[in-house]
Amino acid sequence: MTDAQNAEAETTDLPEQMQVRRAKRDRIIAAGGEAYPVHVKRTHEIADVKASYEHLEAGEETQDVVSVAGRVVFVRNTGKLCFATLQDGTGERLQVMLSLAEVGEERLDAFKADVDLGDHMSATGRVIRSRRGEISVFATEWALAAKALRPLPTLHKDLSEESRVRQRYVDLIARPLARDTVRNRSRMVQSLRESLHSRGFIEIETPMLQTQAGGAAARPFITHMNAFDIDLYLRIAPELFLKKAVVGGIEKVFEINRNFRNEGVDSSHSPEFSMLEAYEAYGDYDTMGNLTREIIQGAAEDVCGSAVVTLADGSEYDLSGKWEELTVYGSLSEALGQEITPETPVEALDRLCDAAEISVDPARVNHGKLVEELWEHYVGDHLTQPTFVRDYPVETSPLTRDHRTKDGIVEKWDLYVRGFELATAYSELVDPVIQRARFEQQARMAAQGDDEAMGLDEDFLTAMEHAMPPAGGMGMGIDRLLMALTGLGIRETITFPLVKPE
RNA sequence: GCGCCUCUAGCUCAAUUGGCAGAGCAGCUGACUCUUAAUCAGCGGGUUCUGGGUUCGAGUCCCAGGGGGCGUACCA
Repeated sequence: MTDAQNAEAETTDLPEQMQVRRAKRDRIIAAGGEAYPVHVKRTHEIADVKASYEHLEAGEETQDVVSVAGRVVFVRNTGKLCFATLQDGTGERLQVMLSLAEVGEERLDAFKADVDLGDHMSATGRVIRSRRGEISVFATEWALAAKALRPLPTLHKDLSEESRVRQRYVDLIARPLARDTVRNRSRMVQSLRESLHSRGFIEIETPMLQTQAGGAAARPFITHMNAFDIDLYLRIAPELFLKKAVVGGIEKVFEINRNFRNEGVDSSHSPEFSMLEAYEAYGDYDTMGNLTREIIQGAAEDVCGSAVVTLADGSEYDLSGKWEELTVYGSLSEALGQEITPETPVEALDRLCDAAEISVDPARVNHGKLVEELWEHYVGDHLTQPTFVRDYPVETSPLTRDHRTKDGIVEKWDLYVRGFELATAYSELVDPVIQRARFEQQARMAAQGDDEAMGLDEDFLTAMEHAMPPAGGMGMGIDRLLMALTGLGIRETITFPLVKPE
């Protein structure tokens, strides 16, 4: 078969509407026209035209000629006068009017024959406001900019959840909130970067492919490198490399980039997610707390115009001012009506877990794990206002410095916003001898079956042995910050989330 | 991973007890020089997710598999 015959055989299986559009494309090209020209006239953005001519009265006409371009989202054909609504990438829409008198019979007939909903087109003509009050370009000429071979979905109904993520480009065409989310995310990330740069932080990029996945407790994705014939891990956190940068004298450093964790997927977890990590030499977890609050409030101002944000369900959430602070042991003791301290034996904690019907993986039972489970059950699950939760047990925080005055706990806080963990920070552990001991403790936990225990990283320890200055470090989920600012689920905040192949 | 719900035209959804597979938008043909999801007349369009089974007869009931959603567990 020839290529043309192959193409013919393929197209006969297509839905009617796609066959019709392919035929139009072929006909346009066969007649010497262009279905996908390299260039069409565009002198003005749609939003500019609408803003500049807002003052026109209904029926008022100007002699100002503009060329606009966009996707055709509505067509109304009333015979010798046709109306098309063009939409550009911002979602702004502008009406184009094509009359027999202005464009001529040949071009008007061509418009009716060739242009479908979903096509891109350009129109040139005078700016007027129609008798019915719509700012319009009264076309003297028009050109197809790109022929759509598939129909647009019904724009007046919501797309199904599945189509939204599988074909996000259609979602972006059809749904204003989808467009806003992409723009809000960009604005938010820009705000974070500007806030950090203005405070003297510099942004670096550390390896995504690592010989050992470290810096967090999570199962990694594994891949293979052919050149060295070794397995590599997609990073679960940039922490260890950023600390090496601090050792090297990059005193205020941050990275905004992707992490990969081979774990569950739900409305607040994605296998790849974006993370901000920032480290400040001569800082501690208190300085990081102030920094974190300031950059979050700055992002809220820049994205939402206020530190009191309005969520997708219409409710308001207040991120302004100072935030609540509580300690893990203090708040848990209060909730239980019983003093819990780092000295509370595992057996007692175990009984409390049983009483609360909390089941803990037996491979991971230790004081710290049980305290955290109890804390989440009795305190964490009930937090709604922005809250810094401070001073965690040492077992679950192997990279964190011991508390300066309290035994058995470390200088770490987690920031809870709307009940989920948004950020975490440490006074960083910088003593290489203690760090080695912590890694060895993790190794013992791994040997007992804890598959999330951290591995011992000699390369990192070597760096620490060159002396890392005292430092504060912070990590924050970028997707989660957008969730906090908008009330959306994580798959709505990620433009192209991973979807199972069909 | 487990539990519940769901999958029908390009899109969004109907279909009574198991009895001819439908609507709106979109598409095609025609009419219409101020329409706003234009209107009017007419016409097309289906592997009912896939594979088995029960039945005279399956979109509907049963079994297996796949996609999606929600809840739950681990994790940020």
